[in-house]
Amino acid sequence: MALFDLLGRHWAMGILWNLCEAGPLTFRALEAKCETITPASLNKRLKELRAAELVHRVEGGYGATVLGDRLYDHLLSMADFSLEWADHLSQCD
Amino acid sequence: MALFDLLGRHWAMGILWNLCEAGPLTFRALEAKCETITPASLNKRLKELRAAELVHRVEGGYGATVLGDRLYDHLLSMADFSLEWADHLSQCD
DNA sequence: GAAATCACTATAGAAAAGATAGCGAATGAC
DNA sequence: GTCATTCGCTATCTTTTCTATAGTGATTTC
Repeated sequence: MALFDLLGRHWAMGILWNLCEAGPLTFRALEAKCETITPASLNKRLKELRAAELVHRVEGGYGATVLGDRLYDHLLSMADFSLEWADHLSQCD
Repeated sequence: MALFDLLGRHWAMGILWNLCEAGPLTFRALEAKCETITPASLNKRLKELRAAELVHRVEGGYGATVLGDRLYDHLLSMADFSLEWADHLSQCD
């Protein structure tokens, strides 16, 4: 449940997603990727994700750890599911 | 991203988790399972999850839809990962 | 050495969540 | 029939979190 709690925080999954997808990103680049996030929130999430060893500082900004990458695999499979889900929803409306 | 947004809301994954694990539950039973949730939040999340067709009303309260169950599979595999993650964290500290 | 870019921090307002109490409807015992 | 219990919520108020916007000092660029 601790994992769900951490990932349930605003933009937590989005940050990990972007870091894994686009490789190491600077603070500013991440800020731009997560279009609606504010620097204060981004900084907070980064601190939490770093404390959780899912993200760490690398040359060129921030990057996912090995663990973060493994979690990303799960997010990927959830993203697959989300397409199916979107299909289903559009059929119902 | 819409899925991450929905599931990122407070207790959203926990609610789905409990519904899938414990079968149909009444509002009060769910409230008890999610120990720290308030009825106002629970009601809000339930409305969102129902709008997303992941949860629906059934005899005996609320239950997961077929789609919700499929999403639960992904949560399960994330829970597996979380054990690994917890191990890793405890080693570092 | 002035300008741009970096990673943030500060502050103020809006939105979400938490705590607690209570409502009307249905059920069941007496 | 009425009293108590359980049901699914709703209302109110406080606290926490997020957003918007501006700005800081440090480093790099020209």
